Amino acid sequence: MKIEEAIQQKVFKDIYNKAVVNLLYTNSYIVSKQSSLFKPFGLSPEQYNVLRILKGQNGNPITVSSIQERMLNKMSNASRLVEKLKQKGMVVREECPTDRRQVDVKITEDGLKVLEELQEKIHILNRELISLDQSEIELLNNLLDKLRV
Amino acid sequence: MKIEEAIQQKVFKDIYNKAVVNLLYTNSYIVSKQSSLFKPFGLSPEQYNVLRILKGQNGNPITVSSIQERMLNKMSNASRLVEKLKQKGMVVREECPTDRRQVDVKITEDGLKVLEELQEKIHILNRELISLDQSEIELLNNLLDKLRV
DNA sequence: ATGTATTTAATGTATATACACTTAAATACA
DNA sequence: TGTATTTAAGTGTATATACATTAAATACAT
Repeated sequence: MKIEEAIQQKVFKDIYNKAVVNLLYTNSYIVSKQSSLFKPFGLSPEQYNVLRILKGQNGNPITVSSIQERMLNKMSNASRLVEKLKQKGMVVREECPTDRRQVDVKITEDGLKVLEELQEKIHILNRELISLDQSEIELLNNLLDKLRV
Repeated sequence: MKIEEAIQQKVFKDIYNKAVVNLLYTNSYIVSKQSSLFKPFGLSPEQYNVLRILKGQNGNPITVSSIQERMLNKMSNASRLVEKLKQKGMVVREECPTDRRQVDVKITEDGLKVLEELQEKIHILNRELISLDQSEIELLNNLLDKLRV
């Protein structure tokens, strides 16, 4: 759907402005569908993102600040997100033995189980979200990578 | 910058997943730079978005629900955003004469002045944010429009 | 004309984000 | 060694978002 229809705006100042608006609107489109998927599992998109980072560690612990660096939204509060996930039993947190300022975080079996249950649903959702063919997706990924300085 | 570097993730499940992550990350990149620009003016990106919609009315009032429909984030709470802008004197709100359930919202002179002060800065920021040439931007806009069902 | 359904905006509540600040620990270095 | 600086995580606070609910006005079927 053309962005002009989606937000009922006929003209844009220029194509730079239109691209920014288009990117922001597309984000909102993705996040709202992802939220609906995650909701029955008691997860927000950013909480899911933290879980996914932890799973990528293959059992190794990772510190809160490393989680923060890998997050999609660099401004989100990894400390509080980890706390929420801990309350749900999806992660454990323990003092790092080599540096007592740091906290090692690991995903639990329960956390892994939730990710497993979500896996196929996310796979399907991703395909629905990005209705482009393979070569178009590659083009999109390249444009996004180039766009950011 | 390649998304793999940006979030320190070497591999993605597939290109659909990579595209979703790339879009979410790009959004965060844009929003954080926009926030910094708006902050000295006491505006959040979504408040700015409401002001911009009101300006597009060229002096005609618009109801809260129409603002909501035109917002980039359809889930945001136009009612509360209008209230915030009213507190700052950037909009006025009055009962709609033909339907007393509705509320007519208009931008004030002060609101217009703030937009005017922001205009050139936003123009420059948009160019910085989207570091692509004309034909690439058109391609990006087309891909985003097609991507959303 | 009356009762029911729908629409509109506002509000309550839980959660998330942005960002400054605090605390504790580790490190640098005079 | 002792003091200063830096780093890591957590916390306080204001604001924003998501979503359900409420209250009032209007539409509409019977």
